[in-house]
Amino acid sequence: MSDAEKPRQARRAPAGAAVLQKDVTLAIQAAVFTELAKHGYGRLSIEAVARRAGVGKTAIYRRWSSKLQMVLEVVSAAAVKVMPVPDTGTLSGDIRELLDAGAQAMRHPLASQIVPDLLAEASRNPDIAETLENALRETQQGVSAVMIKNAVERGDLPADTDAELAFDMVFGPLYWRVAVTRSPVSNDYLDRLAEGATAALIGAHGPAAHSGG
Amino acid sequence: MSDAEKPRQARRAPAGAAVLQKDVTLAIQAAVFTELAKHGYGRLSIEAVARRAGVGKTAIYRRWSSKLQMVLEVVSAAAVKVMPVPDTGTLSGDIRELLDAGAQAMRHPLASQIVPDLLAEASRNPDIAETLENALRETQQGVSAVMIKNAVERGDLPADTDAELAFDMVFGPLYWRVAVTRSPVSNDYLDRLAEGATAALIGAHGPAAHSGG
DNA sequence: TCAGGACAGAACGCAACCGTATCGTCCCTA
DNA sequence: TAGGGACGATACGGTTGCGTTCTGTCCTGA
Repeated sequence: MSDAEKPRQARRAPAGAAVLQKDVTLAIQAAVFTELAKHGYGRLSIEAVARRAGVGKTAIYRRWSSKLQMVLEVVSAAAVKVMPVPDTGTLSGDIRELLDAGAQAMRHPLASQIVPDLLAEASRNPDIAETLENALRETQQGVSAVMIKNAVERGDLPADTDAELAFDMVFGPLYWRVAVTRSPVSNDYLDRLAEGATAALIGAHGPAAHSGG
Repeated sequence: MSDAEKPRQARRAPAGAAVLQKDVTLAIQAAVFTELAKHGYGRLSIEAVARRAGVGKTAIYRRWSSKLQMVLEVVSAAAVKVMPVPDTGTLSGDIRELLDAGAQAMRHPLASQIVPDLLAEASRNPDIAETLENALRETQQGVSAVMIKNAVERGDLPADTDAELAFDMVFGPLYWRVAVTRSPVSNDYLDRLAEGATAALIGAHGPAAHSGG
């Protein structure tokens, strides 16, 4: 006997209303994250999301017109968790706090699976690329700029310090370790990384440097 | 008129033999790369590879039993391009050369799309993870270990320098820039990055007093 | 109160792929 | 030189997902 032959009325439980229901939206959002982590954007299917969320496909199409739009909106909404600007009084302290916050974010299994996946997808999809770019800019790039500015005002760094390079040298190794080598990120490692990054920022303006180019 | 309506016999051109033909294999390998770059591993289909390579699906199934095995083998074969150990006589020179080689590799559009995609997939697929891990170890990790050893022997670095951290601090920012922020990687940027990484390695061991005195 | 509309569920036709099988051709090795 | 087998092509049934449409239920705002 197939599913289609079962009595129909018996299986229906809840119902709807004349307004989009928040709990349905929440269930869909959660399902999107889980499915993204489990299968990636490429293999994400509306049907699987609906199945996991326990909703009908219509509930999804009523909210978003496509898989892309759905993912972009759900991801954007989640990305607005603003990162606080560290202010420990020293450059190395600030960097250490920034690294800690970054490591904590990347330790989330959802994030550590979904973010690399979407980044890979971004190379084929300009909309995804733009969304991620904005998320990155809004959350972290400004933070490190402020951090550099504070350090400059304290006299810890020269005024022409390259904030962009600083940003790369703080988050690059961390992301590399989490996403590429998949090695564990211990507090001790973060200590050493912070130390190295601090030295890099200070030392990059050594003897031959200062081209400013 | 669609292709499917053309007379069937007229389109057959080549034929086969009693041995796997190298040019067919090469065509398939190239198609795998192109399809991987275009659609990612998740959306890679055997049929599309066969179509692009201009071969029948049988030619593929005769060589590999599954999409996973096919991709792993093709990618592994391509990853054996060994990176020469830089030996410029100075640590910063070696780092600069390593960065240059890395940047050149990542500038290839195929690589810069396929590698992040497979890395994302690796978080769901242990076989892919292992393959990439091996490729990374064989090509670059040993290189940077030798580089550090040379620097230690020259007296440029203390004997207890953390090679792992060094590795992360050299390639991390580069990969971050290419794969995450998608910013251009100029020679000038590589110069500054090499400078910073060098300072990080030297300065990570003790108070960052260097450069000036 | 009451009607509009969101709801879950089911089914639709269509398309893409899966992995396998079969065909006739023709190359390559023994 | 003989024949085994790789070759491209095609077809197969099965699966999955697409986006749409319909149904009957029942919530909710006006």
